[in-house]
Amino acid sequence: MPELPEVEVVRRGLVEHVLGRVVDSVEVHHPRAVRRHLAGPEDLATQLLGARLVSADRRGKYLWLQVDDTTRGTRAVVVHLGMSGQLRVQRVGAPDEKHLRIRLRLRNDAGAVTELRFVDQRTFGGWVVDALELVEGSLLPRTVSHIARDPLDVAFDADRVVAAMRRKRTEVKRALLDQTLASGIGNIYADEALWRAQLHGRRPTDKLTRTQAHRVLESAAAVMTEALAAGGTSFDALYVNVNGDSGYFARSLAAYGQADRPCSRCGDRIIRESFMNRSSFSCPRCQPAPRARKA
DNA sequence: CAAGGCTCCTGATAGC
DNA sequence: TGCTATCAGGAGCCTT
Repeated sequence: MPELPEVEVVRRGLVEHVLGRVVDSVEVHHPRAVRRHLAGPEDLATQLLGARLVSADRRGKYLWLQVDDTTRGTRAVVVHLGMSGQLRVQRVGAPDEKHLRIRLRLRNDAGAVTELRFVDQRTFGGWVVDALELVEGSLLPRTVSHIARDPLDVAFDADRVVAAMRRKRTEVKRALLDQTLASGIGNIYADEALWRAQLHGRRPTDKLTRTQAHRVLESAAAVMTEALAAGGTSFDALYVNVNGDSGYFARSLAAYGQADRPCSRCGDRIIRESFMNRSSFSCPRCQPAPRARKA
């Protein structure tokens, strides 16, 4: 499941392998991959053809390539990997992947052509071409304008996020997953952050102390920074890699997916609980559940 | 308006 | 063996 660190690894790969190239062709192989581009696949293709990829940016789990051409101005192609999306840089003629959804042919100034492919088994991901607009000092595609800064953003304002979190009447895990509060955190890093901060995900946010709220956000930033350090070192040149399995740092997870294994802090047994139609993992001793649950 | 639930999708795996 | 049920989950959209 690509969360912030995995998406950042992809962004860095794009900087290295595709920036500066010009779009030669666009093929959309599955309509769901462009369902958020309301003007349709042909329009998406038209908007990209002939344009040069000039930068690769990210906020939370969203990533975008800014495209520029002298006659039509500046836009961005926004990519969300969803659950299973991958971006791959491939040579022309490499066999199509089973779940190939979009193919771009990209030409550099020397005339060499490579392909950028979007491969996405579960089709939760997708592309949109969007205008850019200024939101609180950042140039963002319209699709991303409602997404909050992520904890690794230099302008992330922890005090403000803590205040907003404590004003809400919700549970802390829900708040961590709310991309309009702080972005980039998904189910895996939410559980890891809660484990580090020694908080149960069902704790009500309006009852957290400022210190507790700060601690869980700092923990999220720390665990994502560590994951990025581990994942960012091992991607293949042919592969603007991400596979959502977080393979290279999965072994360092303390809570997520660790049901029945001992907590590395206290030795108690990690438990799995159902939450929002998915799973939460926590240590029952380090992260005691709140006793009363009020609506 | 805020909060919470539903739904999209495919493949792996468990269970009978 | 082969079928069906369950699970994985990001985020837009709908309901309350």
